[in-house]
Amino acid sequence: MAILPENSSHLDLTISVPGFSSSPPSVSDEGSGGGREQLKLDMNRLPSSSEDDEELSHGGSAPPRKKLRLTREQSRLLEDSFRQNHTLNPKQKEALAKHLMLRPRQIEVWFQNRRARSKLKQTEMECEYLKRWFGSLTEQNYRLHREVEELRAMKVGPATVTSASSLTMCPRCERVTTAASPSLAVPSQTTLPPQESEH
DNA sequence: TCAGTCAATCTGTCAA
DNA sequence: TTGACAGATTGACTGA
Repeated sequence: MAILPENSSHLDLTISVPGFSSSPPSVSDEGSGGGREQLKLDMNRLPSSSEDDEELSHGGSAPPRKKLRLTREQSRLLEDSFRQNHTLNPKQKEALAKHLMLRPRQIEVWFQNRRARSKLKQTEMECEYLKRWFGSLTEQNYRLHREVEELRAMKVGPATVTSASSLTMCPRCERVTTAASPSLAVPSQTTLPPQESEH
């Protein structure tokens, strides 16, 4: 019984949900970002010279970590380029960094987190989807059990239906039928959620 | 061996 | 004060 889609061995269901995946609503950008005025910290400046290995120049002890806040424009451009490609080659990274006045490492980290977080979101949505699917299958199972009970009851009554064991399920539409009365077919509208349904 | 990626986690910032 | 979000770090893994 193919409950899961064929390529579900690693849950890569690729559910196409409007507004997600390629252009997620990016909670921060428009959402909470609306009103959150991005202040340009010094971290946003392109590091002067011997940068990447962090600010080792602050004397002995580690300096307090100042957090970079991307400007709206920076976020927008990063989102745009993420939409085009979820990974960057070194040249693209370098170019983007230069364009946005950020370090390549920061671009790299942004993409890394972006990938991770969209994957997380997708997983959450798949989870919801499977929960709903489970619910509808449970419901369908219940209905089929009741149908079997009814047919068994009919068996002890008038001798029209020969046996409940003569019930068959149509392999294509997965409806329960009897040889005697195909009209007993079970409506199976809840077999699959709309996206995956082939009926 | 090295560079790139990922998962897990830490941590600073902000809004409620 | 707290929870959510997002930038950053770390260590493991993998392919060239």
